[in-house]
Amino acid sequence: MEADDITLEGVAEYRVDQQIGFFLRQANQRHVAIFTGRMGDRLTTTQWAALSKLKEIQPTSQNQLGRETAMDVATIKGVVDRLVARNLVRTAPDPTDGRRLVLSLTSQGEETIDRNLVTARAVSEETLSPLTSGERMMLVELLRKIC
Amino acid sequence: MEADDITLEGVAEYRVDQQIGFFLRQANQRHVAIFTGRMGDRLTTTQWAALSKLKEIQPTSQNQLGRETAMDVATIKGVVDRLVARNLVRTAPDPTDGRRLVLSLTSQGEETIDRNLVTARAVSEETLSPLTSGERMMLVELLRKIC
DNA sequence: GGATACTCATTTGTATACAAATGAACTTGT
DNA sequence: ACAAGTTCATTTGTATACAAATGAGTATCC
Repeated sequence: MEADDITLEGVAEYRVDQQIGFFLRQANQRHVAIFTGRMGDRLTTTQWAALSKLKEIQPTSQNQLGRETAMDVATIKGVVDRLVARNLVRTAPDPTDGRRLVLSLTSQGEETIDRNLVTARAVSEETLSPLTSGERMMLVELLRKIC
Repeated sequence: MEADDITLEGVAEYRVDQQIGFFLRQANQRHVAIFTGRMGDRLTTTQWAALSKLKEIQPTSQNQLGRETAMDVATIKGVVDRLVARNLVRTAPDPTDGRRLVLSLTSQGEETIDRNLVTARAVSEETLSPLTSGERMMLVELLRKIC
């Protein structure tokens, strides 16, 4: 009659659903669900990231855009291919560097961003809605540290 | 000469890489990378979640395991199929309920968990290593609130 | 006891995510 | 000038992740 429900002979029990990885995965899942539910134009979170980052730094190469949006070379290629197929992004060979594929937004891509910007902000808002203003800043700060 | 670099005529700029969704995605990516780098036996984070949750609640149905590990029915099926193929999990029809597939760990599955438990704890530790003890508790608490 | 509603597992299709390998193009050092 | 190293884009293969649809089995309720 000495052990409680947390420890057993000094060995802490392991519960997957109490590990940081589980919380990170679930929180991300909830965020993606909010995004998917609100955002129009069949845009995914990664497509949105690629589009809005491209608006910020265009023209740029495919790999560079991948780096800026934390996407693997294979991942960014798939994302860009789909955006090109939907005429939101345009590719052109780099006249200076034969390896590079220069990306830029089409006017349709620009419009898509403009049309969804308010919603994108609302998605961030809803994701953080269970938190106070102070908690939100704290969470972002802590996540930034473990990235 | 009145605007600074944060606001423009009262409209805050939008930067994807400063949104909560981007941080959640990146933090999760880093955690998965730590897990993949350390864990042996070619186990993924989701496979580990399924295995260790199964140890906790076995025997249970496939959909139930999915619910407990926050996996969609199609996702948990794929994960379980791969664990069965590797002889870490066993399936059997439920004699009581013709719809259910009852899952349990094989002895190899049990051994795999035991063998990797220390590493699993080390993965959580390393993920949180940039944070102080107080920050870790705070982060978990904030993530729990937005799940 | 039988229609209705629900649950379970499966399947299909699309979209990340990443490891690993490849060939072409560029850069560097000497 | 040229070999060695690096970067870029692509391809292949595996593994989540989820929407949507389906058929089989079970529960509910009147």
